[in-house]
This record gives sequence, C-alpha cells and structure tokens, in this order.
Amino acid sequence: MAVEKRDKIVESALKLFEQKGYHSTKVSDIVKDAGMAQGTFYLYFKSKEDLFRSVAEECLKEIVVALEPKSLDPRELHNDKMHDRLIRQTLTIYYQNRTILNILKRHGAASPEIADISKQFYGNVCEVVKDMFKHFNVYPGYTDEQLEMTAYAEIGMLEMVAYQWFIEKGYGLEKLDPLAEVLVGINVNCLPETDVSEG
Amino acid sequence: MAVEKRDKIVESALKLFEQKGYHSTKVSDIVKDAGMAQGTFYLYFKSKEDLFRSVAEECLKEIVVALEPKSLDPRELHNDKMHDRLIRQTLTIYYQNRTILNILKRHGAASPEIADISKQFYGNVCEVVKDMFKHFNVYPGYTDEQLEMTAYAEIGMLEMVAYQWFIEKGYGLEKLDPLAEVLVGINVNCLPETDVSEG
Amino acid sequence: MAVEKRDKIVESALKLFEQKGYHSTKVSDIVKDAGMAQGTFYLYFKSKEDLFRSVAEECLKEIVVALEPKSLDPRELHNDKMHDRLIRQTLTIYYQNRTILNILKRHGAASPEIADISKQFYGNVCEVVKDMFKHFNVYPGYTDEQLEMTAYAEIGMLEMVAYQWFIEKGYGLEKLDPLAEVLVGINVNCLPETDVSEG
Amino acid sequence: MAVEKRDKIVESALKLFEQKGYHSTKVSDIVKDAGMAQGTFYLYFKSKEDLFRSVAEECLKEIVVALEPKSLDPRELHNDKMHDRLIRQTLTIYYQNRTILNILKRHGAASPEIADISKQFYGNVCEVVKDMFKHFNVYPGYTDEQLEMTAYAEIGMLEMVAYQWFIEKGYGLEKLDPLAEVLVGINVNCLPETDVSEG
DNA sequence: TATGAATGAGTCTTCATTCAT
DNA sequence: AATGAATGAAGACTCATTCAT
Repeated sequence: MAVEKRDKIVESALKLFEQKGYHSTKVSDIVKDAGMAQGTFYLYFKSKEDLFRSVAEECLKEIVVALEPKSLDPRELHNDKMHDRLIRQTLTIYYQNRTILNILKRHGAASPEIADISKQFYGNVCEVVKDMFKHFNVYPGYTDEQLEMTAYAEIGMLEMVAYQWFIEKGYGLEKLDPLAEVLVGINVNCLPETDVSEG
Repeated sequence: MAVEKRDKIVESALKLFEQKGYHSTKVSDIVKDAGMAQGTFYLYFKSKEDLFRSVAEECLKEIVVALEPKSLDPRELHNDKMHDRLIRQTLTIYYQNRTILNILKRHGAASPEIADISKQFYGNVCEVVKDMFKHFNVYPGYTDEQLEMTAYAEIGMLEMVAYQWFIEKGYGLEKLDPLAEVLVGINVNCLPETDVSEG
Repeated sequence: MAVEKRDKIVESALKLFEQKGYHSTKVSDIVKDAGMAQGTFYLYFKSKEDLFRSVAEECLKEIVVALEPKSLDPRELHNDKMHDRLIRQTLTIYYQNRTILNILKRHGAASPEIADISKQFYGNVCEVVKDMFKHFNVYPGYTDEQLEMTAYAEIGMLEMVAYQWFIEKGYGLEKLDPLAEVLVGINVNCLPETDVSEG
Repeated sequence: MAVEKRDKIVESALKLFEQKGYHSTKVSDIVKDAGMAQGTFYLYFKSKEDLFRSVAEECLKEIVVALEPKSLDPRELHNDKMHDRLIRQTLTIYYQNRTILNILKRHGAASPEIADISKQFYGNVCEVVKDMFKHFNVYPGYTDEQLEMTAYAEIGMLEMVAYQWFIEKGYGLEKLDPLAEVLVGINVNCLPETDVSEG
C-alpha cells in the first residue's frame, strides 16, 4: 500500500514535471493528480526537492547501470557490429528513460542545489564510455583527456538525437534503426579494426 | 544613459542566473547587484520573464548569425581543412556565449512558456548546419531526414564538449586545439571524398 | 468551522471597509482583525475583489428579495395605509443593511469592474417598485418610462434619508416614524384615488 | 499658459476618473492624456488627492452657488410654477455637472480622507433647499428636522433621476421636461397654496 | 516652467510545509 | 497511515512622488 502510494506520487510528478516543468508544478497539482491529500505527500518525501532528487537519482543510476558493459550481452560485444550495438543499446535506454531525461534537459536541474545530480550523472556515463573505449582499444594512443573528450562527444551526440526524435518529434523505437545507421555513419571509420565492409 | 542601465541589468542578471539559476534569482537581487532601485528594473523590462526571454533571444540569434556561412571567411572554407575550421569556429562561438548557453543548459528554459526559444534555437542551428552539409555535399545521397539527424548529432557533440570544458571544467580557448583535434578525429574520414573545389 | 472562518472574514471586512474604505483596507488588515493567517483568506476568496463582489451581491440580493411584494405581509398591503407601510418596510430594510449600503454609497463600487453590481441592484429595485405601482394602479395612465422615473425618484428619496439619518447621523429605528411621516407627507395625495379593494 | 496646463490636467483627470474611477486612474494616465510630462503634474497639484479634492470642491461649490435663490431669476420664483421651475433648474445644474456627480456617486469619495467634501456638499445643498422651503413657506408648521428630512428627500429624488437618465442612460436635456413633469407629479399636492389648477 | 528617469515603500498573492484530528 | 485546513514567509510588481537637468 505504502509503496503503491509512493509510486503513484512519482508517476504523477514525472508526468507533471514533463508537462509543466519542476517550478510550475505545485505539490498540490501532484497530489491532486495522484488522488490523495496534501499531507500524504510528506509521509513519503521530505520536500518537493527531495522528491525530485530521489526520482532523478534513481532513474539516472538505472541508466548508468544499464549502460555498463556487464549489463550488455557479452556475445554481442565481441563481434564487428559492436559499435552499432552500443549505439542501439544506448538509444534504447534513452528512449525508455526519455521522461526524466526530458525533464532534466528541458527544465534543467530545477535549482542549483540539484545540479550535482546532473553533473554526477554525466561523470558516471563518461566513465562507462571511457572504460568501453579502453576495453576495446578503440582509440589507441589517446591520452585520458582525449578519451574523455571523445566520450563526451559521443554522449552529446546520442543525447541530442534521442531528445530531438524521441521527445520533440515524439517518435518511438521505430526510429532506432535510421538513427543508429546515421550515427554509425558519422563514426564509421573511427573504429578501424571493426570490419565495416558490412556497411 | 538609458542603454547603460539596461545593459547593467542584463549583465547582473546573466551573472546571477548563472550562479543561482533563474528561479532562485530574485529581481531584488538583480537590482541590488546592478546598483539601482527595484522600480528601475520595470522601466526596461516588463517582467522577470521578459528579461530572460529578451536576453536569451538576443544571444541565441547572435549565435545563429555567427554560425551562418556568410559570417565565415570564405577563403577558409575552400580547403581540405574545412571541417576542422567549422568545428573551431563553432566552439569559439560557444565559448563566447558560454554564459547564456550554460544558463539554458543547466537551468533549462526556466519555465515551459520560454521553452519555445530553446526549441527555435536548435531548429535554426540545425538548418544552418544542414545547409552547410548540402553546400559542400558532405553526405551525398542522404535524405533530408538523414541530414537532419547528422546535423543534430554534430550539434550535440559540440555542445556537450563545450559545456564540459568551457563551463564545468572552466577552461578557456586554450582547449580549442585539443578539442577540435579530437572532434575532427571522430569525423576524420567522414569527408574523404569531398572535393571542395566544387565551390 | 469552514463557514465560521468565512463569516469571520466577511464580518471583519465589512467593518473595515466601512471604517476605511475598500481601497484603504488591506487584506492583511482583514485577516489581522479576523485573527487568522494571510493565506487563510485565499482559501475562502479568490481575491480581495472577489470578497467584495461576493458580499455585495449577497447583501443586495437579500435587499431586493426583502422588498418584493411576496415578502410583505399581504394583509398590510390591502388597506389605505399601504404607502406608509411600504415606506416603513423599505426604510427598515435599508436600516438593516446600512453597512453595505454605506460602503457602496461612500466608497463607491470600489472599482469600475464591480460597478455592474450596483447598476444591477438599482435595476432590480426599480423593477420591484414599478411592479408595485402597477399592481396597485398608483399612477394610472402613466407610460412605462414615467413609472420608471417615479420609481427611481422614490428610491432616491428613501436612500438619501436612510443614508443621512441611519449612517451620517447614526440614528436607529427610533427615527422610522418621523421619517416615514415626512415621506408620506411628500406623497400624501399621490394615492388619493387608490381603492385598494381592487384585489 | 500655466492656467491652460492646469485646466488641461483637470479636464483629462475628470474624463479618466469618470471612465475608470479615481483609484484605477494613474497620474501617468492623466499626464499622458493631457500631453505633458509626469513631473509637470506636481507643479500644479501637491498630489493626486489634492487634484481630486480641488476639482471636487470647485465643482460642488459651483453647484451650491447655482442652486442658491439669489442665482435664480427672482421673477421666475414668484409665480405658481415655482416648484416646477426649481426642479428644472436643479436638474439642469445636475446635468451640467454630471461628470463630477457621476464620479462621486459611482466611484465614491475615493478615500475616507476625502469623504468630508461629499458630506459638506450635501449639507450645503440641504441648507439651500431648507431656506427655499422656509422662504416660500412650503411646509408650514414643520419642525426644522422635518424640513431637513423633506429637503434631503427632494435632493435624493433629483439626484437619482439625474443619475439614471443623464448618466446611466446617457440622455441629454431633452429629458428635462418629462423628468420635471413626473417629479412635479409626485409633489403636486405638497404645495397646497400653489394653484395647481393650471396643471 | 518643464521634463521623464529614477525611486522604494507598499501589497496582493502564491505555495511549500505543518499539524490537529 | 491519511487528511486537508491553516500557516506565513517570500517575492513580483505598482505607482505616487522626487529631482537633476
């Protein structure tokens, strides 16, 4: 029961945050949408900011975990379509979490106090991607900073197209293939040892 | 005199928005920082939102204009380093406008009512980049949607690294070369067949 | 409980409006007088104007209803003292509602947006009086416009003396008799031929 | 020049007060309408309230003077149509000053501080009317209080019909005759020594 | 006289949070 | 655990008035 109520609050909050933004969504809006009394909210969350922080942290951690190599099917990763697979994998995860990503991107970190969540998220994702690059020796001879730059570039690329197609344009996973194809196209020769003859 | 005061407000506002975010910055903070009375603010801006909208629109328009091909030195664009030049150009513009871009990225569009500014900005930048792709026939055979995807991917890439290095890490233009090098590296072979003599 | 609070607000508001006028009475004055917090006010009224409008509409409707023939004792109305009775009845109603009438008369409709209440009130009262004139055939041969003029003249007469004696001079119902006597004197022969046996 | 500017302010103020009420009319509205700068206003009036007070006092004094017997043509007053003449005279004066009377009636005395003007005005008009009643011995045997009541009743009557026809309905002096006829009708027998056989 | 930019005290209204039931 | 009425601090915006030019 308790968990159900908490989930209901989170669900309503995410919906409203996405529609109206964090600051324009009142606690009263959330509880009205969730069908409960104002006071009930504070049985599950210390404050409105606590709700946002909790939800964001949860979601973003899930995303990071999902991106980690150990989450991926290892057989998939050892063939020549690895980069393509990675891109599809990431886009899919972004699609599944498009709501929270939309909120963070469109409405920002809501207030500087919460900005650390966003910062940490990007840091974590970057680490994961860098590890992947190292693991597969994608950019041999690159310094750590160069790897970091490359990682962020890839992340920015994926995030932007996910935002534009999954949120702004409202498409679903039917756009996964066309997007992946184009993104692989940009990087096609970046992974020289990958046999791209399949093209 | 009048212009000076307006500029002073904008300056203080940008500083405070960047530090504390749009919602946490009070009009009273802005005027205190700008050294004037509360009422003076309303001689130059209809409301706090009007200030944000005005400044954002101004800055973003400037960025779009700066990115347009006609703003670029044409001699620069007719050699085989074109892509490198474009990346440096864009990064420089992003660097120069890092404050407003930071505000928009970190604190979002402040409220859904202002979200249209951000949306239009990306639309415009995308158009500029697509035109560039077409002009130099970078991606022959691509459909318009594919060009759009590629354009957004490039924009996302540049934006993310600019954000991470110029804002989060606080570097200046001394990072222009290393960043450009890496970014070109990602795309290095994307323009192999481009014969830019086509003019 | 809820009704009690609302009533307390109305009570304090009427008191303060009468003392200081609508515009000089702050919401903070009202809640201080009513012994509650600022926010509580807005649980019961949308705004200060909403409070004024609500109270004024309520009171004025009551007055109109009280003036309607069906509110009057029918036995009273079928003798030759009818006009005297009507005048006493109206003066009594004006006395009972002197606070709101005072506010409207002294402080006006507070803002043009509320002026419609006052206008409608006079329109309604005029209709009631005209109907009474017609019912008892007080002014045979009069056109509708002439009846309307007469009705407004009577209303103005009653309102003015009620204002001067019950409010400005602060008398109570002990002035009912002298006022009625004089007012009947003005009109004494206006109803000479009225055979109220008309039924 | 100076007088012209002052008059221009008064003219604009009266127009706007009538349209929007005292409180909703800003000093900036008045000077904009009068075509001058904000500061100029304060060369002619100490404050907004001073303007209102000055204008109201001026107008109301004029009305009282116009109503005084010495202002009336003495030949008119010594015949059997005296009451009719008085009513016409008063209605005409009310018509000519309908703007200020409208402001006072519809928008009230603006604030309690100015309420004294209105109060004094009615006191003065009442005195004039009472003197007239005494002069022509209209109500022989009446006490002073009874005369005062009668005077206020007559004033209320005239004021109300003037308001309804000259302001609410927007008619001009073409309504003078019908209004006077009806008003005389109400009082027709109140002046027993007047030979109404002429009627 | 005339200007109009600048002032800042004043007030309504909002909304996250609390607490008695 | 649940309620929802009550709270009150906070902040955007207004506008009569001033004053340097």
